[in-house]
Amino acid sequence: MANQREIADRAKTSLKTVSRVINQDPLVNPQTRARIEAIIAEIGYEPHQAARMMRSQRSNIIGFLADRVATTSSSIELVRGAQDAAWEHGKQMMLFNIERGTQSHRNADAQLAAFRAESVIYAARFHQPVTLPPASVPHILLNCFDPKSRHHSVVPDDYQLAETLTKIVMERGFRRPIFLNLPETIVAAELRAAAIVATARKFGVDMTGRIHTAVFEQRGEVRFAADEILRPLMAAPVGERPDLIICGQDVLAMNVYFVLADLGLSVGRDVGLASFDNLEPIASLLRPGLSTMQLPYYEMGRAAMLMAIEPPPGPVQVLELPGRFIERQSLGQQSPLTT
Amino acid sequence: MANQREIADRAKTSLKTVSRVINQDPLVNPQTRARIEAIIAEIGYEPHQAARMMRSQRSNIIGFLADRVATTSSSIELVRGAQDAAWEHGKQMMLFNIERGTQSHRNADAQLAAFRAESVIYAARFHQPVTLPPASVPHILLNCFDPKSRHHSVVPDDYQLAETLTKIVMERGFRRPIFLNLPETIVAAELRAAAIVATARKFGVDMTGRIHTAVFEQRGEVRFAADEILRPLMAAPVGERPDLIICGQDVLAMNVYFVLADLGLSVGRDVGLASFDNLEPIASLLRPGLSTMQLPYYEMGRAAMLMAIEPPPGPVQVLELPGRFIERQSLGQQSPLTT
DNA sequence: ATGAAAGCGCTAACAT
DNA sequence: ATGTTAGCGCTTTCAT
Repeated sequence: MANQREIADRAKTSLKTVSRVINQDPLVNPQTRARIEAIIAEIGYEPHQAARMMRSQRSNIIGFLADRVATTSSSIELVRGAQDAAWEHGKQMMLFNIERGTQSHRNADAQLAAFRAESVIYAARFHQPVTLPPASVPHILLNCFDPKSRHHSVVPDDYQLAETLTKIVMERGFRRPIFLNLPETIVAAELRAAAIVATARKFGVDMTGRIHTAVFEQRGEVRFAADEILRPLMAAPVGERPDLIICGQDVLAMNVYFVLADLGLSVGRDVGLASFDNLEPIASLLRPGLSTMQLPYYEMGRAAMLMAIEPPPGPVQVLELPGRFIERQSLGQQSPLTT
Repeated sequence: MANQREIADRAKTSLKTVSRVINQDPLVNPQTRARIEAIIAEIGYEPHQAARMMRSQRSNIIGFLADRVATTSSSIELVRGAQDAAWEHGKQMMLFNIERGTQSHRNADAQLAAFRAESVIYAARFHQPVTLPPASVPHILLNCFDPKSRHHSVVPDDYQLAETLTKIVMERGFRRPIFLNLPETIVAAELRAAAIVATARKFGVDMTGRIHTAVFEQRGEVRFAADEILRPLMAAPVGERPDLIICGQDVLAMNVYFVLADLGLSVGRDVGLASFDNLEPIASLLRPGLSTMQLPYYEMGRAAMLMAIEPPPGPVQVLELPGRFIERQSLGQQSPLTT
């Protein structure tokens, strides 16, 4: 590919004037500028990033370490949000799919160091505490946070998510909900449980004893306990058994659809169902479609990139972004199910 | 970060000797080498990629354009395979999530040009023909191919996939299968239909009239027709109705589980079900689990990266890789369902 | 086995 | 408004 020297020769001008045109320096004669721009367009010149990086001593590169993020379709929005924000600010984002602590992580770190990345975003799959190895470059934690507050972070506002959902179902008249929660090691689990308890209480509903951990992780394997939990509970008489099941994530909700079918119960008619994630294609493929709280992943990605480009001064920040309710049919169509 | 000059000064040697150590040139005195390596480890030096690129006039960068690939969890394996192969060969992979023809595509192309990428892999979501805009750098098509044979490509061997599956179900005694196919615009659809017809015929089964297009795309929206197709067919007497439903993709199969439940039929007992993709978490969350043909995405990603690093000489190649059968319970546990 | 010098393409700093 | 010079960190080339 051509270089600025060649463009300068063709335009009968100096190297520096070409550089000025390319870098949008206003101090250039409009005619000269037009001549140079025409040549650039003609030969399809692109400035050489490596040369820029060397001379200017700035890489303009932000790393993005996606810790298996892409294996869940909704959290890929984290990547999209960050990428869009990077381009809007003239930054180059270098994206890696890694697994924390493995060779893929070390390789990505080495490559980012070799390119002199100015900062790095680390994105996790679940809202959780994460301790990164010490690094020479600023790190922003995305969908996770540092327990020792050494890095800024961007997370979903899980309290707000659960509060919003609880308010909606309470207003629709559900009075005997149960909550099938994520493992307690995931921060989202306690935040949501607290929000559900507090919000339900305002409607005169006591959630004590109605919250069950239904997802377990053993040796990297995920196990759902929906079957054991629901079977006895749903055997109670219609007026006493749960009228609503709130699931900690959409894949658990999918499991619950099958468990309920086994019990001869119909989602949306015999019992309401709601969840967290809006994980496609599952959420809209289930019948009836799953009403769920969508996590604000795109906005979180954008926010993290802005923090990476210009880290806020002062104390370490934890930015919490709100999610929104996605309505499908799993809460029932018309009046509340409860009598 | 430090540079080779500083290392040379500290080691009381010349710049060039440091460079030799870093680039594994054998012509260095072992003691000098040890001294220099100790210093490198101590200060955590990483060679400056930009400087290397400039001087050597080689970027060592391969671009990877993932066209919404990450939005399906299984095809992220394409990325993993390519990334692993790149690192094994000392190449840097630059990964982008794009949508073909949009601003995201142009931005990624510009960034790759600015970094002087040596070749580019373009990965599509479905095995299909794709025409890329002309480019100055070699392109490898992944999970798609150029109808005018201008680029090498790597695709799944959809004929083999369908042949393998058909053989398995025939050997288990299924004799009245139907095939719910993908849209005819997707190449996989005709390859699989042809393989199913030819393989079933060897077992004395005529598939004429038993293949239905069940997935339609209108204005970017996907619509399944499983309900309209299955309702009349499954109403036939037990000995005449289909004993097996083969689905063109796992999400369609998921839809079929719900349609069958509506019809009062039980997967694995009343009718067998098999599919293509092995899309997690869907395939293993369905009850009973979905038996499906896994597409060879990881190997395809590796193969594409090898082609990108060293394009095969001679005519344009289309590399077809085989998939394998993943058994769960949707074909039934014991004897064939057919009597 | 080691070193000196040149230069990749660009922009910062300093003229004119 | 335009041009000249120097140098970013590295590897290539050519000496020793």
